[in-house]
Amino acid sequence: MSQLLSLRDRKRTETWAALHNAAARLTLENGPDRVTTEAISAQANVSARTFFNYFSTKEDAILGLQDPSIDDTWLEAFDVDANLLDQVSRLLVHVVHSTEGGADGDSLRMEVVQRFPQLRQRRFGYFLKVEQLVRDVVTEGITASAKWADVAQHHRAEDISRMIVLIAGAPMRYAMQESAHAPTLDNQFAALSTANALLREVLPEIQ
Amino acid sequence: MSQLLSLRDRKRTETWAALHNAAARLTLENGPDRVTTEAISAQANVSARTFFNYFSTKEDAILGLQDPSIDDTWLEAFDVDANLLDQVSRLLVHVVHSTEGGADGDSLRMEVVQRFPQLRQRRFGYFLKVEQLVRDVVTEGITASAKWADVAQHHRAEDISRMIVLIAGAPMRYAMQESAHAPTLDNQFAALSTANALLREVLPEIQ
DNA sequence: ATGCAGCGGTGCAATTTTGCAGTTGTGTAA
DNA sequence: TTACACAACTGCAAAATTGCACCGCTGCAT
Repeated sequence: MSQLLSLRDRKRTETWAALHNAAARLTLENGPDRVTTEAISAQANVSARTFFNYFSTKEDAILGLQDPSIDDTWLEAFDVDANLLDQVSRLLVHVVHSTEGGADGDSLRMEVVQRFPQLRQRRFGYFLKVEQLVRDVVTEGITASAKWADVAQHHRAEDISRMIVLIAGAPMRYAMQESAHAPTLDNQFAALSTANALLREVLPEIQ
Repeated sequence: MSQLLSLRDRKRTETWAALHNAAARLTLENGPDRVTTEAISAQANVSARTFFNYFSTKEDAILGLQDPSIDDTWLEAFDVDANLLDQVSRLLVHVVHSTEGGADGDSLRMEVVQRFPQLRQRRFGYFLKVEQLVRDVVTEGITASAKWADVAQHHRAEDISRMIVLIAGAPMRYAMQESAHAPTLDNQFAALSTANALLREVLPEIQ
């Protein structure tokens, strides 16, 4: 009942959260430039070296960004041959959610992003990684799909999936730009929802 | 100023204390036989295996017994050629203090020993280890000493030091027996002091 | 009596944490 | 400009923690 995670995994999660919390809290108090990785590590009660076992940059720690990944469940459910726009949309949302947004209720990320715009760039960099990840999935699917064989004769699978992810990802980019001005969770969802609707309306009109 | 111990050493001390506290607390609540090493580990938030990295038996954990050891400082100050009785006495007290008694103020050992006499045996076993340790030091000193060369011609150095440690350790054994009935720290010190005086009075009379 | 489950305890390999030395880039004082 | 401190970050080896399989013993139900 309470044994979903091994002790090892539980502690790893705790340490991650401790570092992210310390980083965000200290940043809110002093600003990102006046916080050292050493101070963050001390707050989280781990060594300075361990800090970099969890985050590759200080900003990642402040924002609580993990390397994006896709659950096997989602990978298996993914099917290039049907509803690609929907599927890629959901996949993007899922990845962002499970890695960046995962345990967001208790995160100070929103406030940090709001108050220190310099960090926003990092968030978009993170989104690039998400897109890359999803692109790889789509590329692989297309390469193996009979349905896409025709198109794949005139364009490389990489380029096809790049375009698809760009289109499917448009609502998220739209939402991220939007929410930069009022970055609460609700705002993000609202913006995303709006952007999705907008995309569906626009698409038929431009072809 | 606050950096006497490395992070590693600080954490090791904390884990040791967490395990000992958990063991003593659970024992006081349920009795030593109704406490499992697993429960203790869970309380201390470490794995069951780690428990045995710190204590070789459950009883050691309950009593907070470390493997006795001698600081280098004391080793260097030790000199077989002068005041052996005094020196061995102090050495014994020091070892017991720095390992068993070390951080005793916050320990529940006394109460545990008081309420569960079954554990007392373990304490004496621990004292045997202390004696062994001190014996080794004395043996080494005697072997290298010119002053002891004469006696060492008729007896093995091991036997000589055994006898010396037995004599010098008498007051501590005396005190441990005494304090079994009213085992508070003050009592232990008082009993030890009395026993020391007694020894000094008896010695001249019997030779 | 005969299994059989529970607990103490050990060996070992995989994972994590730590300390330390070093590289790079950046600001700042002489 | 040069020099120097300081902070981000990496590589690596030693130490600590964990998970797991396993042994031996003991009590207890069948």
